[in-house]
Amino acid sequence: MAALGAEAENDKMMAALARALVDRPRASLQEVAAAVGVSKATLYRLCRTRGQLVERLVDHATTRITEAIEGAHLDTAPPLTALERLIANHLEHRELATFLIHYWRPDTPTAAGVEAGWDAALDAFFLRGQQAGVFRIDLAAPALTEILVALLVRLIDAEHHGRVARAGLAGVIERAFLHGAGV
Amino acid sequence: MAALGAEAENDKMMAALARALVDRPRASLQEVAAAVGVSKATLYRLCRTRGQLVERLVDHATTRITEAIEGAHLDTAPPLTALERLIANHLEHRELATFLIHYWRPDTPTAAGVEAGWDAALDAFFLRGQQAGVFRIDLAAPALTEILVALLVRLIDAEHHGRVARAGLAGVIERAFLHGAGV
DNA sequence: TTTATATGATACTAATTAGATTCATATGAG
DNA sequence: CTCATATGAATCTAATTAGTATCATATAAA
Repeated sequence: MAALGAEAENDKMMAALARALVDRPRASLQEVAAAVGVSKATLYRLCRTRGQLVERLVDHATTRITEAIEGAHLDTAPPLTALERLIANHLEHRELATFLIHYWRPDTPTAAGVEAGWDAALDAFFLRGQQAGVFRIDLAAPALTEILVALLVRLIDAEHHGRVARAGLAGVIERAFLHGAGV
Repeated sequence: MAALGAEAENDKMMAALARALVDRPRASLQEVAAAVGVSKATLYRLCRTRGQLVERLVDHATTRITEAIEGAHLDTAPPLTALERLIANHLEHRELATFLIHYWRPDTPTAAGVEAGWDAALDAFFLRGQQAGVFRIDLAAPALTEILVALLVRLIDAEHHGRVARAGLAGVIERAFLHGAGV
């Protein structure tokens, strides 16, 4: 019927689970299963415990977001092109990106290393853009990261709740990030 | 000793509870109590059930945020002045603002009415600012609200985790909102 | 058709948590 | 000091939830 590849199907399930756990963090596993349209038993077969479920989602999201960052070529592409790709790539994995914001804990050395890698890539990118005269210099690079993440996460949520249209979402984020709301 | 007024002390407790419930939504009541430095029994005396606790926090946050919006004089003050006050007033109640973002459910007629009031006030404000030539017109008023909320919530969180300095937070938010990150 | 695989429904036990109570102690007002 | 009030510690039960297993059924491939 659906004829999705097994991997694509798994990605869909992961995205649905990520969304369910973000939307209602206190939902029971029974409710989580229902939210993604599957029985509690099937969810159990996928992951035996809630901890394993979260861990698996974090792992999955980590690799996807890492790919999203790498695919933006932050270190080589023209800054505005890289920014555009960065936004688009994250929107493509919006559920996972949002999930990471809520469940990420850099408590293991591995996780801390991954986070350091992301931060370094983004810091270097914004610094490069500042030196190229594309980004303003009176906001530190980490602050620029926070601003971009803020817009991504909140506007994804707004789209999810019907407060902004899905079409044009990337454009709104890009314009808001680059030019703000002032004239 | 501390000599805080009873109301100020209550506000501190409310803020701490709000933060605890946002930081770890799945914490048990025992853990929540510990996080705010009180025993489970005392928390129980304050609110007998988790539902009542959330309800009370939502109520408290609702009145404070309503005051914050009213105190900004969105309908009369010069737009940039009103914006500045709006940001400052929300930062003053950052824990409650963040709490509302996570726990707000406009499921009762009363709540829906409150939300409609907020939306109307902000929409009218941004519209007025657009007509006054202060805000850009190629982003709809609701999108401007989302952008401002995005920056508030995320940068409050960033400050809480030490990623941006508390001093100057309001300025970063205001600049990011008005002018964005581009030159 | 036959068979392997996946899923749902259901039931059950153990663990956790919520909700409620009691008692001891501390602290501050009179 | 004495009393009222607030808090903490500990305990208990009822409810919820997690984790596990079993069986029936559906689906798709051989």
